[in-house]
Amino acid sequence: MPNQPNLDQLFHALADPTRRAMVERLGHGPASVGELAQPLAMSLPSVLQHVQVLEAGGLVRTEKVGRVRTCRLEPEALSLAERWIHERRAGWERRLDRLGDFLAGDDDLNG
Amino acid sequence: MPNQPNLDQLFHALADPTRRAMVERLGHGPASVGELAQPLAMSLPSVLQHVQVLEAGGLVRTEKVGRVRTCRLEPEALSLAERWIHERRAGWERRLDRLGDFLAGDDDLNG
DNA sequence: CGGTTGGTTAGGCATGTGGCTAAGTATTTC
DNA sequence: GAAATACTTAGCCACATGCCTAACCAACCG
Repeated sequence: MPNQPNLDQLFHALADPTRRAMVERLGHGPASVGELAQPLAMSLPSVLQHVQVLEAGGLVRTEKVGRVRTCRLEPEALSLAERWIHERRAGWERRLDRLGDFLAGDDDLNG
Repeated sequence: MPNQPNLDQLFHALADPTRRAMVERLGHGPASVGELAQPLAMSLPSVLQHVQVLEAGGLVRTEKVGRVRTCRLEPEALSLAERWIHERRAGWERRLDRLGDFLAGDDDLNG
């Protein structure tokens, strides 16, 4: 267990296009920090910073072997975020359904 | 490519516990700014700021009638976020499936 | 009209974020 | 062991965030 991701850090990690691009990239397979940096027109330290934010959000797990740090996606975090959003949306829709019933004049709801 | 210009603001809006609490609150029905403020132990201007962040992220729509501003949830935004996450997670799982096939020594994949 | 209510604007402050360069560390590789 | 590689750390800077208070509208209420 590397990181118990909290929603603050998780959503914060996703709130940046560079980091979302990294997530997409890692969706196709693990990559080193340097590989992540290549398409990014950004210095290596900045890339590393982003990786660390992703790690703090639990989205990415990294492992250093030799001098190369390999990053891979941690899908549980994505799943957690998805679940949070889905639950809120589901609750909203349930409410709308009841409202719809009410507006339809469904008097049977009383009995 | 699937870089909707407002995913930044959307996820940023969700990356704060106060704002997520507001989203949950609004999931139970519309509320005025003051009503949103009540459980929050925070000054009204700060609350308003959060509301504006939610609005910028498309999560909330507000309407001012008389002197009271009513806020309500905009579920399309939640849906957008959910979709983005789901697509990435689906892609990842597809990859893992293929990897599983490969590791199972399924040579037929070549032919 | 005058006061109260509900929100808004303005401005200030501490901290966080995202970027950089320069210099350091730890592995290969020669 | 020197040089190249792949990060990593440290330090700096500009701007954004999240909070506050004080002052300012704009409805309502009487």
